[in-house]
Amino acid sequence: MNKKEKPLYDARAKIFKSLAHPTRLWMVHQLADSERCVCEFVDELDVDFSTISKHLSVLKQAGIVEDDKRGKQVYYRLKVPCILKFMHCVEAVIESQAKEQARLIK
Amino acid sequence: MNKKEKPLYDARAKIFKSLAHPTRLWMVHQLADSERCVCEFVDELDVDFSTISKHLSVLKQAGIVEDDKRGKQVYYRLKVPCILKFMHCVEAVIESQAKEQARLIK
DNA sequence: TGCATATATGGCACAATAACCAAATGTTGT
DNA sequence: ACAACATTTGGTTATTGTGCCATATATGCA
Repeated sequence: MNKKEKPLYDARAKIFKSLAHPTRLWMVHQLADSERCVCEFVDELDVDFSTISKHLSVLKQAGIVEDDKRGKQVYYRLKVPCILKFMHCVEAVIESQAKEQARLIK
Repeated sequence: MNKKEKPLYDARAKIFKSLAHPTRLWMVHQLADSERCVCEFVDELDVDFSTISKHLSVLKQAGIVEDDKRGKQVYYRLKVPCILKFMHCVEAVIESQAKEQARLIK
């Protein structure tokens, strides 16, 4: 990796990092259908609301979601829906792994 | 997120985690063309070979790459090429971010 | 067998992340 | 202006990730 490439791979890694947490992935999944306010996540997740806010902030910083405030509430939505397509690939990886595990046990 | 969903999102997150490092992303990129032996990565990256070996191990554990030993050398290759398609989406995110930055500066 | 090469693994120091609590900010309704 | 609510931010601690060094393991060759 040369010096020119480094910032590019750093930027890419930042995006993967932002998705590298089960709670954030779940949030992205929820946002696939429609926008959600923070309060909905607070209801549906069993973690402190400050934690939820920080997770959303990570996704926002990475450019995955965008937000806007309407009244007292802040709504988040997916900014880049192509993320969702990748989930199929992720499933493929998981299945391929599962099969391999099964094969090793036999 | 209910209890049934949790393991699924953990598994997905593991895959994103494995890709959430510039060096590992670069490796995946190199493997897009063809398999590589560890020694090639050692030549091209400016980190200790033990570090490289560990990065590859993370990718292997996640099911992204597979390896086989031929003589003294261990060759790694992409197990799930669909990973590469996602990179386009990642680029889109980065570009959208860049544009936004530009807009904010104006 | 002994030696050089290629890779993996264990251990330690340091950096980054995550979760909670507490406090700050912004908004609506009284 | 004040109280109630929604969200963000700062601080602290626990956990995890990273990188280096030293060491172990495996292979090929003299």
